Amino acid sequence: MGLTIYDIAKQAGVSASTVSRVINRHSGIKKSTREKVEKILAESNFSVSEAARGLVNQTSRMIGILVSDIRNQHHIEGAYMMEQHFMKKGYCSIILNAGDSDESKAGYVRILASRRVDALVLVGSAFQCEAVRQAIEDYMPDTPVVFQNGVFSLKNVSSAVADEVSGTYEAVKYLYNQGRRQIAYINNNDTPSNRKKIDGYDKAMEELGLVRSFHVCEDSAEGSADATARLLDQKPETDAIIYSVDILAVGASRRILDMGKRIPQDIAIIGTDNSPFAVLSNPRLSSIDTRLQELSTACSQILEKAIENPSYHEEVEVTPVLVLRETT
Amino acid sequence: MGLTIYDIAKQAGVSASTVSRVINRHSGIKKSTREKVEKILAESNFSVSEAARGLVNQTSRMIGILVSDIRNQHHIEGAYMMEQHFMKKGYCSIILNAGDSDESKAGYVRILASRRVDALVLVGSAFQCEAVRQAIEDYMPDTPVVFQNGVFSLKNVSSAVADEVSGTYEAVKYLYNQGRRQIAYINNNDTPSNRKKIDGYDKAMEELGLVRSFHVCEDSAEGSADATARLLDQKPETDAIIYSVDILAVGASRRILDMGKRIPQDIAIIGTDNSPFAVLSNPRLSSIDTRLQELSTACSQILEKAIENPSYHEEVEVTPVLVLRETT
DNA sequence: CTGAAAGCGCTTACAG
DNA sequence: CTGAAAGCGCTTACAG
Repeated sequence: MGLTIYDIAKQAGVSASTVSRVINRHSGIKKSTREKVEKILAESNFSVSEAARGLVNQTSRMIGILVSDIRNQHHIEGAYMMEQHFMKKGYCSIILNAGDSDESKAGYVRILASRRVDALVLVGSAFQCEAVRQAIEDYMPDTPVVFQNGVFSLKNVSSAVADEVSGTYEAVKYLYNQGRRQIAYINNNDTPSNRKKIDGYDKAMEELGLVRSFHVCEDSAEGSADATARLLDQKPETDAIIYSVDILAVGASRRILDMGKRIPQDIAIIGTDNSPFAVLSNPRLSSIDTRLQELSTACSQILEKAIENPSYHEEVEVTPVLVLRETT
Repeated sequence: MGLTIYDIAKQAGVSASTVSRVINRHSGIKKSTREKVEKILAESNFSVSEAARGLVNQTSRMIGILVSDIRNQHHIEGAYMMEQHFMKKGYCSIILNAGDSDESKAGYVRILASRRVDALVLVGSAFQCEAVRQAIEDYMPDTPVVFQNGVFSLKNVSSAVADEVSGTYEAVKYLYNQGRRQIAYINNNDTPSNRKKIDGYDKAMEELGLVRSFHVCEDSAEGSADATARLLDQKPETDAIIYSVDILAVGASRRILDMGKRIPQDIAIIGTDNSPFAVLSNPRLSSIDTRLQELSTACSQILEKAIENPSYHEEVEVTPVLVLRETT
């Protein structure tokens, strides 16, 4: 439209200050003038410029949410909860796909700094790299940030992380107690979060005196199926496989069935994240639930406190839980 | 930080105008002063306020993307492509979850109007309601908007829609040619897009002289499984079912198998959207591909032209394609 | 209860 | 090649 409060003021025969006051619901305005202004505001479909408002108030009422891949169900659920939570408080969320390279991720921090977001959320351990840390230190040293599933030693960044070491550790132990002895692990990407999962696997295997069987696959259901087929060719004695992500387990379990093996009789399968895929998969997938919901809720709460009180800092850790279905 | 170009100017011993010019890479600045300013800019980690800049330039360089449910894989893929495309052009995307009610959706249009987004994208036919149309007319009469899978008769809104009538119509015909005669349709939500799918079903059934078998289910894999079980109890002769969304088909096919029926021998299954679930499902799901990718690409291109030229208008229609897998 | 003025952080004619 | 000034659309002390 291009209407400003001056246009409204002129029409109403008052000053811009008065218009501003009725828009912001200040008290102490004569009822008659308030109503007159409100009427004109409504009739002309006036909408305040948040940019101008933000400039004087020194707040954008926007929060930035950085996600490494927005199409990842697990990440987008996190972003979703944040968005919903902060929209209720009057914040708009700028959700950005930060890409793969460290430089790209750091670049997005700068972009959000330019937008003067009131707070920043990092979703996913992929952000745990020096470039991002540095970008925050340089460009957002005083902006509250909360890191979902990662940690930075900066006073303005809080975190909520899943104890993935324990998640995988317990999964291995469970399989062991079920009598499995040839327990393999298949990993897709090399991220800090995945490294923690592997640590849990290694720790449990060592404690139990079992031989490690660790493998890497391409990041797709197909890639995982291929890697699994290779593994079962080489080590047909394998009687259990844990996957770093559910979707890998889903792709693989179909291939295992096609190879003529039974699940879970011949081979048990466990995924990670307890995503929608786990329930929809056939057979239904047992999975390590990293408790995303709790993680996201914790992030929202931390952020809210941090926006109020800039020196607020908190580190939360949630313990994953093994959800048993038909593949174990 | 709180650094402004005046701080930089003072340090560099130049005026703010000059600092602004080097930031914006204007030509005609003495090399030595440009370098001096650039050095200070870098050393002090200066970042321009996009809000202030936008205020004078009358452009926010933000685009608004409204999605009814961001967790919906189908919708988020669309939002993702937009975001990626426009980020390359220097736009930030405000992706918002617009909720279910018409009022809520219209409210989000107002929110984005206040943010003065340079363009708006509506993802999903759920936005096709009078409240949203009115909000656009009132609050964004001159902002380019593109409606993915919906149409408004407003001169500033373009659209890219899937011809869902034809998609379902062809699916029914295909089943008929395979010898199926008891073809049912199960629908979740009542959206304009779903109504078009049903129209296609009705049209084909009528043309083929078959009896309509239309059913509604709750919007979940479980709900669909329940509805399917009821249907098969009542009409055990059913030999094919089309679902309005893939995930419904996935939930249902597991239940059908559990009931002791064979897929596709006893009963053929077709989903809609050709989502990741279709490929990961076991058995792999045949699905009506609504060609989201093409739709999103079209939206991006339309929007780009519309941002350049405010009077640009375009309506694109893409024809769905049936992807055959193991359930037919 | 209301208005005039200054200022938020920029950009861009206009001079020189 | 560079600077002073005005202005983008608001809000908020400060007066009255």
